Amino acid sequence: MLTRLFSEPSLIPEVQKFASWAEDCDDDDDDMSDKDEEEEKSLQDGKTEGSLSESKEDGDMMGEEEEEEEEEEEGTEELDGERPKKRGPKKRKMTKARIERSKVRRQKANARERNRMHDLNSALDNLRKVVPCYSKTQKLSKIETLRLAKNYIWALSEILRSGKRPDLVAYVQTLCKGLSQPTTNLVAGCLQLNSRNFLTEQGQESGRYHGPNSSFAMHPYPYQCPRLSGSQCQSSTMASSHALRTHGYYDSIYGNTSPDYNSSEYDAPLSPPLCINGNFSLKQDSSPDQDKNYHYSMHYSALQASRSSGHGLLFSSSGMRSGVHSENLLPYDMHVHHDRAPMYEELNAFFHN
DNA sequence: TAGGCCATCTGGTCCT
DNA sequence: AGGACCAGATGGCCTA
Repeated sequence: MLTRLFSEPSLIPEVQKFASWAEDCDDDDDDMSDKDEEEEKSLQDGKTEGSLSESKEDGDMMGEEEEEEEEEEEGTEELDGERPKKRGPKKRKMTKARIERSKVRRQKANARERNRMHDLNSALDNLRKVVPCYSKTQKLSKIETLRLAKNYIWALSEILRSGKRPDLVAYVQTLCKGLSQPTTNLVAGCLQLNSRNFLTEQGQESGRYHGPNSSFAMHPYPYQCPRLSGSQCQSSTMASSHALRTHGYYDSIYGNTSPDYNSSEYDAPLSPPLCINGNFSLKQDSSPDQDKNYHYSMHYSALQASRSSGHGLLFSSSGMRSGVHSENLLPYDMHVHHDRAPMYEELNAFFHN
C-alpha cells in the first residue's frame, strides 16, 4: 500500500517521503525502547535521502557501537546504487510510535517557526511605521523596508553629524538609495518631491527643486507602482494626493478645510521622516537653498501655525497655503506620536543651537 | 506567462 | 534534548 502511495503523483512530497520512510520499517515491531527517539533525526535524514541532501547521509551522529549493531537498510542500499558502502551511521527502523512522535515534534517545530516568522513580520510592520511612507494598506516589501530603514538611519545620522539643514533633494536621494523604482516614487511622493525631477536630479546633480509655486504635487509620476495600484499608489500622483490630503485624525484635532479626498486611499498617516523634516523648519533663515527646503519649512511651521491659531489651514512660512498633508506632521497614531515627541523636541533644540 | 513577493514546511546547525 | 535560527524548496497570489 505504501508503495502505491509513494507512486501516486498527486501526493505531496511529504507524504511520499513519509511513505518511503515508513515502508522501510514496516516490518518493525513497536516495542523498541525510548532511546530510539534519539535516532529519529537520522531517520528523517533517511526519508529524504536521494532527494534532499545526500551528503548528510554520512554525517549523522550515531555512535560507532550502534553502527555495528544495526543492519544496513534495504532502501538505502537501493538508493545508493553503485556508491561505495557507507561507513557512516545507520538509520534506525521506524516504529509507528516513533513515526507519531516524530510527526508531533515536526508539527510543534512548524508551529514555532510560524510564530517566529509572525514575530519577525510584526517587527517589520513596526519598522514600516517609523520609516518614510508608511501605509497600513500598502506595505513596503520586506526588503524595501529594510533598505529604506537603513537609508533613513544613515540620512539622520548624517544630519546629526553635520548639524546642518539638509538639502531636500539630497535627503530624498539618500533615502532612496538602492530602492526600487516604485519605492523611490513612493518616497518622493510622500516627501512631495516630484520623482521625475528627483530622478533627473539624481543623474544631473542639478539640485533644482520645485518650489512652492510649482505644481509639483500634481505632476503625474512616470511609474505606476506594481503592488500599489488599487490602493495607496495607483500612481505617484496618488502619493502626492496622499501627501496633500488632510488626514482624518488631523482633521479631528485641527479642523478640516481640505478637499474631500477619498479617505480609503490612505488609511494611515505618514511616518516620522516628514516630521523630522519639520524639525529643520524652525530655522527660518533665508539661505540660498530655501526653496529646496521649502517643504521642510512649511511642514513644521504649518503645524505650529495651526496649533497656535487653531485653524486648519496650513500655511508655509511665506504665508502661502501649503495644502500639506497632516500625515506629514503626525506619525501613524497618537501613541507613537507621543512616544516620539521628545525626540523631535531634542532635534529641534539641536537645530536651534 | 514570467517575475516578484510572501507564507509555510523542512532539515541542519548552534546554543542553552 | 529542545528550542532558536537559518536557508532551501515549494506553492500561492498578484501584476505587468
